[in-house]
Amino acid sequence: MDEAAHERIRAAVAAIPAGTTSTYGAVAAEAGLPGRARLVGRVLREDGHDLPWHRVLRADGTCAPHVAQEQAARLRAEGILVEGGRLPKAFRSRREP
DNA sequence: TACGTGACGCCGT
DNA sequence: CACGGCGCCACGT
Repeated sequence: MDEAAHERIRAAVAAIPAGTTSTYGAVAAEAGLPGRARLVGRVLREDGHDLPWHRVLRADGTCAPHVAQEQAARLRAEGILVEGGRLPKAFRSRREP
């Protein structure tokens, strides 16, 4: 099993600074698994309960379909504005201007 | 063992 | 800008 990969993915997600966001693909790359965005989604589904999974969005800035509602609420709680289930371009890049 | 599915991503139309 | 198709890999049947 890719337990090591899971560990890295969890670490990458945990490393996302509060008030910023990242993407599945970025997290995968960060974990040394480029192209394994789907794996990131799987890991978050299985072991993401203790992680800031709400800071992980799709590459286009939209929220994950299954949890969009709660994710948007949590992001707003972090000070991130979400509109129409989508993240404004200004915030798209998990980096501050 | 093979097939279908999915917290995704990129390219073409 | 919206929609559809293909690629990717781990997992359940």
